Amino acid sequence: MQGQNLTYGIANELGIEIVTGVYSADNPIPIEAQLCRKYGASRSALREAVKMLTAKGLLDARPRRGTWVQPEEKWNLLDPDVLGWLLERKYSPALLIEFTEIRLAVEPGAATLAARVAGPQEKAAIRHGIERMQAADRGDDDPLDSDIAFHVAVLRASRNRFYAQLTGFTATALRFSIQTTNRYKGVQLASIADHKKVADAILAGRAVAAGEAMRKLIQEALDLICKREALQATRRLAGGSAR
Amino acid sequence: MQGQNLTYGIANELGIEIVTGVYSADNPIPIEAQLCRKYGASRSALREAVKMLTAKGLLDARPRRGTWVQPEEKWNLLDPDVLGWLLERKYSPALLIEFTEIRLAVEPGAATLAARVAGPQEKAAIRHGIERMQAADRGDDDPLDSDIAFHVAVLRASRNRFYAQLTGFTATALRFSIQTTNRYKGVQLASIADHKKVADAILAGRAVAAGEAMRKLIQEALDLICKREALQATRRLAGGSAR
DNA sequence: TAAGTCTCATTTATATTATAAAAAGCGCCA
DNA sequence: TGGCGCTTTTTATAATATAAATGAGACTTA
Repeated sequence: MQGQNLTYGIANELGIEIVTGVYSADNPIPIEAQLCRKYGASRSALREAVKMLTAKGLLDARPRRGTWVQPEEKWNLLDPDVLGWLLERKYSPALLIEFTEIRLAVEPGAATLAARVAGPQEKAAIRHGIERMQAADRGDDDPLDSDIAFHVAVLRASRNRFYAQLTGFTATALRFSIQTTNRYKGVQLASIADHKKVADAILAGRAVAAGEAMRKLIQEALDLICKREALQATRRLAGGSAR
Repeated sequence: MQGQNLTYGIANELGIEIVTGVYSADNPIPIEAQLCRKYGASRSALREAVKMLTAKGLLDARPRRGTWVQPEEKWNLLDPDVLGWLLERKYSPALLIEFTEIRLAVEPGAATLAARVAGPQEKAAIRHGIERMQAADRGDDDPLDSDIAFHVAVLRASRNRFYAQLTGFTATALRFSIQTTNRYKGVQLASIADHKKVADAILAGRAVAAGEAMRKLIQEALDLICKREALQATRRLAGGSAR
């Protein structure tokens, strides 16, 4: 949902404003006419943007009652656009922990399946992901992109459409997660070894081992985040500089 | 996305046609003017419907090139609307297996978390789900609804927004799953006992046990589906009446 | 002949205006 | 006081005009 044209641009801006909490019960969405003025757009373009956000669970429009932001539990958080908007402007350690928690369940499941059903092409993609991570370690590839490529390859290799669907979600989450936790400083080597254990298990068809290796990998990431947060809390208490 | 008004009705119809494979590379979506005629709608209403489907990953429209169905891997399968459309018209054992597979990873994860963090209200909802299942067994409640209520309560009790987001998905999937596998014929009692084990573990705060109990529960459902499918395959081979 | 450029036609994108439908709020009346 | 019906506001739909994008084919030129 890039700003390739006016409608998409409005959807983007409005989407960000909504998920960052600009509108609520006491500060509702302006009526169509005002929104048109605000974005300098016609009703057609604006209404189409609003309909896109409605489809993603962010808005609800009814005649005479106006257009309202839906309660947060109706937002389609698994939609990469929605998740992206949320992450782009609103840093939240809680959110980071929450999606690492769900990755802790999902990715081992995908790895287990992948070990059972992955074909030659899918296995090649996983192997290639590991190679890219190794290349990144030598400075020949991007560490973030290669990491994401590996996790996406595993999800795809599960040959399950719902896991495959989570690639967009995972890629967005991972990009944000890694950027904010900002690893790649010495942890890299150990991390590659852990990733390689997962890959080896999948390639060898050892389903249980693959799941377990993936679980450990993500559990480590979760522990790291929690430790960091605790640390920052301590610093805040001590009056130190924490973000 | 009910047919509350014209635009939503068009989105529904078109959505079903798309996911059931009416349109493809060799049979592309008609141009706007033709679609308007087909649905007896104005361009405004039609375009708004198309934009909703675009937001859900089903369509992509560009000037001069027309509007095309996106490749299936871009469909937002975790969106309850999209999943519902897929299930409503297109029975698919493969799909049933696939979403039971992902439930096998997700729901134990949610149960584990729930055991750690569920508050009084969330615990009450889980207890109530069990009570409803028991009531259904006596004929005093709906077996399908009570089953769904229990699983939804566990997801919510995880206090994780991404798990909570999957309630819509799970409810849709479960409704379809149970209807087609059509249990509730003697299996019921054993099923309630298994559900109660999950609930007890969560209520007692035994996280690992809760996850494991949930895993067993869903693994049983998965085995049942696979056995059924194998059975039907056998019948088909034997020339018997399948489905 | 071949490669590049230009023009034109087609289709979606946006704008504008008018009318319909829904529903909240108010006032009238019994 | 309570219910009924008008009025007004806001979204829903319609109809039409213009803009922008782009694919295809013609045209130009080396």
